[in-house]
Amino acid sequence: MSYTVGRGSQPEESSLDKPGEKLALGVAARLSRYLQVLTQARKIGKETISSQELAEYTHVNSTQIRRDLSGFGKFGKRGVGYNVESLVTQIRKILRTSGQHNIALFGAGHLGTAIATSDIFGDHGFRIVAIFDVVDDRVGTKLGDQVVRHSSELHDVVEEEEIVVAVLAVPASAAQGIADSLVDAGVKIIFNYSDALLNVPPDVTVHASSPAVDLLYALYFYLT
Amino acid sequence: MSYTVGRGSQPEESSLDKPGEKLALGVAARLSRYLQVLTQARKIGKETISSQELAEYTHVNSTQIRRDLSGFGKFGKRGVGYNVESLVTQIRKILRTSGQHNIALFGAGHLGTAIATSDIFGDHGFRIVAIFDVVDDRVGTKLGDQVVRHSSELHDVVEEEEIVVAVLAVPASAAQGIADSLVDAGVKIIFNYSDALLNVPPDVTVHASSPAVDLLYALYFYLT
DNA sequence: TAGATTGTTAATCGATTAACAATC
DNA sequence: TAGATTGTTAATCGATTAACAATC
Repeated sequence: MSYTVGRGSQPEESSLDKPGEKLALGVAARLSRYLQVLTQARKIGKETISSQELAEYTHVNSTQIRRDLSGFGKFGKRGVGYNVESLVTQIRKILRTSGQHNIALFGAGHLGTAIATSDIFGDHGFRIVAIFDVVDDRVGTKLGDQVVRHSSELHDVVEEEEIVVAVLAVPASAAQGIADSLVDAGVKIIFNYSDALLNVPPDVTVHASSPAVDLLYALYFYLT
Repeated sequence: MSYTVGRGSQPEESSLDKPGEKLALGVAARLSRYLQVLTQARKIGKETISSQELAEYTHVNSTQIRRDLSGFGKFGKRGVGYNVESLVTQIRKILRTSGQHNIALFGAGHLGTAIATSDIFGDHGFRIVAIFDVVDDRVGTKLGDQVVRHSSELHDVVEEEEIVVAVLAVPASAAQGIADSLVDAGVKIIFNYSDALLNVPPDVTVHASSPAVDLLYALYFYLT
């Protein structure tokens, strides 16, 4: 697994060498998108991928993709495309998310179980290091490789495991209470799967996923 | 439930009257986003919302929000904000998704169960009219208000119920096969929760959801 | 009235796209 | 070599933002 690219020439042209620079919102979003497809492509053993193929899967224009990538280095081979494995490594480096990140999961119901037993998070370097629930029947049972703990342990575990990200797979009624505890314990990113509107301090980011809304968007372009 | 807005003046200023016009990708995406927050706000009984509040929840600039909305009419009240209920109605009209839409769900495992028993889709006018699985033990059991059917019934049901959208909550190994059947039956939008890369004809849209990738994106802005 | 928030303008910045030479 | 695809330019379009008058 090599971290070097190209022929080592003109290092001053690569933004990878300027760790102070922050990516524009759009670039970061698209790079994440590429990473998603590249990870899937790697799983099925694809070795190279062209900007055209990436465009089909990500719905991002192929010129835009080449432009985004060439800003950080010459990752592709003309006439061939991009090496999937090395592009994954490069984008992770650009997004500074090459390492492992510890996350906590809340809720061991159907959604929580689905999340814990899939490798959607694991594939991207996220490790679920704690699962919480308040229902007594669920506490103590095993989910994936973790034993479900009671929410009362939350504060200690977050500190011990240095957890920055929490995923909420709980009913809307329980969401705000848990969010408050999480903020209190020092969690900075909350991924909210409930349909509750969460109130958090400005230094905490809430990311709300809404499949139905994505669907409305897709449907609009089908209908017009 | 009234569909009229304002005082009925200057109808030529409203793009709602130009059904031939197609929204820009960005506008449609943001309107969907607003709809998500508005729907949540409505659930907790919020009657009005300001562009500033919407901005906090959607991470879209408040000026941008006012600009997006004012392009379609004068929906707000100065000094007060926007009426939540009527803004939901307006945006649905703009996105042409005011009605009910029938969708089919594939997979009655943990994820499928979570989807079928939540109201994430119902809240946005999507009605799950059929649930399929291949596992015999699951076929015939009830999930939400539907009985799980065997995938072999797929073709007939899609035609009968006029289904345009299918949600895939199945293992990656099964995804492509089901996608092929869906395309064959005439489904035009596939919402893919598996981590398989799906190959479909150009007139079919695949929407791949990836929470982990969204998380990488959020993490980048936390780390920098 | 006073305070708040919309609707709108103007100026800047980033995204998008077509086109094509470079080169694998 | 011939075909394919990258890296890059240039031109256009849409997004972003600050500022502020209009007005609820």
